[in-house]
Amino acid sequence: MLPAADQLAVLARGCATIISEDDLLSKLKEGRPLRVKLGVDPTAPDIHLGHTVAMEKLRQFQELGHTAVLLIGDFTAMIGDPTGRSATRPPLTQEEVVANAATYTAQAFKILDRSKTEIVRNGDWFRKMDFSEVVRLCSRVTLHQMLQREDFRARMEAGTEVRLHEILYPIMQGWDSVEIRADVEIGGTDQLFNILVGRDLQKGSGQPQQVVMTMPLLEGTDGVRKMSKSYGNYIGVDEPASEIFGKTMSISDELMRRWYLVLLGEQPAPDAHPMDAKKSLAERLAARFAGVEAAAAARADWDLRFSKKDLAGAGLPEFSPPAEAGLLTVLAAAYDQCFAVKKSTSDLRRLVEQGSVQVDGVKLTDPKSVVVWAAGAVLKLDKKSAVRIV
RNA sequence: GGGUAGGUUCCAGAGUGGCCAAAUGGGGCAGACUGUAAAUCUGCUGGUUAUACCUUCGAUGGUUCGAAUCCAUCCCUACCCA
Repeated sequence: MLPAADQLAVLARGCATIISEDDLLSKLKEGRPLRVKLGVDPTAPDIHLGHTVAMEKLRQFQELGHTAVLLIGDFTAMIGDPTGRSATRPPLTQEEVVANAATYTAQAFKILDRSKTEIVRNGDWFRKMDFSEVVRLCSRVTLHQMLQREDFRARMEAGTEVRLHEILYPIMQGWDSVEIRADVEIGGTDQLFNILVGRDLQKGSGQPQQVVMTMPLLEGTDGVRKMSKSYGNYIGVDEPASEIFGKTMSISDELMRRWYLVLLGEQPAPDAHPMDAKKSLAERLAARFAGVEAAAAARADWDLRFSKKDLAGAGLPEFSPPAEAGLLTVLAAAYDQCFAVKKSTSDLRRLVEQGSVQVDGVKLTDPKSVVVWAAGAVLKLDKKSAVRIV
């Protein structure tokens, strides 16, 4: 193992807060593999770029010889971390949680070293707790403590509802740390409160307290809100290289600088054109999750399609339009077959009327027309989607 | 348990009997401009066999030629009191 001070230098990089560096240093000096906890809620089937920030940190720990404990919040997922906006989200069923957990762990190993990862599920202990144990656990925490949490306080003041089980969430997350005997817990900055509860509960259980490491939250593709499935502003690690590349290209220049910092830990080259810097970021992200070759191909394809405006030369899905069918029917089939998207007739009609639909660069604006399709023609559906007629 | 104010389309939020598929803003989509950036301008934004029809304004039932709007019951939320 590297000397503790050297390890600390690596680990501290990119963190938003560490409570405390001294504690971490002395734990590292013990010379044993530390148990480093990262909790994920399998509320959605996919891991996105936002999740990877903390995971990369966890991987650093692994590379330094420590044990990653990936906590699957299969039990807490049925509550959901209270964020205010998702209070009314329908509770996940057991099956959904199991299915999500499976894809989650598979995707997590795109980043983590499987052989150095311990996977645990908090359902293993929470499902066994009887109510008296729950009461005893709750007695160790005060309501005032819980209400210090920013979003609870904000909701109280705004007069929106706070349901009791939401208050349980931080307590449960904290208890996970006791069960795991975590030395360190990593999380986004929004997890600070929850992780601190873990320290309190560990102290009350006579355990050494975990070190808190929070990572900056990654803004989603909209550049405003944090990346989240429910905001639809995310890039999944399981998406094809072309998607990762394309979505990254559509972010603002300002956000690009943030992503450089948070995802790559560096600044874009100061003399680079913003677009070139963005292409470089997009390619590196695509390479990280979809492979180097696929990333290079995605970039080449993107250059053809958008920089050179050569749709015909780009790799497009092939599509055979049904014979004698009206334009809208053809479009619906193209969306369905090539992009697995169901569009309503009204939607398609709008796209046509607004000039989005083009064949070889010529707009088709009459929804009722019946087009004679030439093989090899390029049918553009919207900004991002086009197919080749065969 | 009592009182008060509420529940409207993706979100916020107008609308208190017909001109309501429902103002306005946000978000989203499309077009122009561009670097699939930002900013800006314009249009669209429930569905359909589409100059009309169907479904939607917490739920159910009712009044009416006609209900998001009126009545009844129920469900839910916030605030105040206990």
